[in-house]
Amino acid sequence: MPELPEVETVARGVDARVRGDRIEHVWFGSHREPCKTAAAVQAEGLQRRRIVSVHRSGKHIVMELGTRTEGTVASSGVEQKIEGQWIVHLGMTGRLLVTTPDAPVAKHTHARLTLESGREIRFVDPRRFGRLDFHDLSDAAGKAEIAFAAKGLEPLTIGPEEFASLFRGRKLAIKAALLNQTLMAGVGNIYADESLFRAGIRPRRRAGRLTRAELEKLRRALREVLHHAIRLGGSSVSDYVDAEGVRGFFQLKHCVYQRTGEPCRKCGEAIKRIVVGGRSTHYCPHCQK
DNA sequence: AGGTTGACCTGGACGC
DNA sequence: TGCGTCCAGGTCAACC
Repeated sequence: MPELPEVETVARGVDARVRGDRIEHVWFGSHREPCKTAAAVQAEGLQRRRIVSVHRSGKHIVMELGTRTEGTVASSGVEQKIEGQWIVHLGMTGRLLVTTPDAPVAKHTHARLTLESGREIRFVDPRRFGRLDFHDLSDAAGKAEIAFAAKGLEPLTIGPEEFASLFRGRKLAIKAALLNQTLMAGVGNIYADESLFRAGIRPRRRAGRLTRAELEKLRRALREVLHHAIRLGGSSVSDYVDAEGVRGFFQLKHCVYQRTGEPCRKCGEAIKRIVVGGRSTHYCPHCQK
């Protein structure tokens, strides 16, 4: 599932391949658009824009788009006014790929962006949980929206105080709280389970009942597991691939996620599966208190 | 308002 | 072989 490390990997890969390129032609699939903004409006917004940069915010991929230009590729270092943003959410099975135009078009391809360099950006999403959105930031349009930012805080940079305050007084399970994107943005089912294992905390514990020491252990565990996963290109548990179509390797490092019945890597006890907040949840009954 | 549940969607795994 | 059923989960709407 694309969570923070997978989205980060894709965003970096796309940025490395298309930064400075220009969008020439935009195509959106006709059947049941995965679009927040109408496909026609999005296509119009993207058309002929310079791609200034691509980055991640929470689980969203944000493509910063410059002014419409007809000239040659902008030289690096030139200040570019951001006039729009293309927001891509991969949902569960979404892929954002940079390909050559002759690459076979996969089933469930919902968007194709032809670039000046000849490359193509493609959005493929079999399960259609992904979302595409365009934010118009140009004043000229008279309807400029504020720049996109994920609602929750970033787990990689959040400090001890902020982290603790997110859960204070909350009665829901800590696992469910970690998945709440309005508190922190980017954590999904895999890294919630993995960070709770590394912190030695049971997923059903009430968030507000964790001690300050436990919360700090969890904050560090989460940060470490996310960094580790990014280094390995994310987890390919279903069909996740990066911008080049390459699988990640962090699934080989999972301690609990989808290891129901298998021995715990620390103590050997069988990993249990329960349901918390409607999500399948994996933990070690011996190592997690 | 905080918290919980189910719908959305399709492919793959599994049972008979 | 083939059909039916269940499961995966990010997010949102609806409900308590």
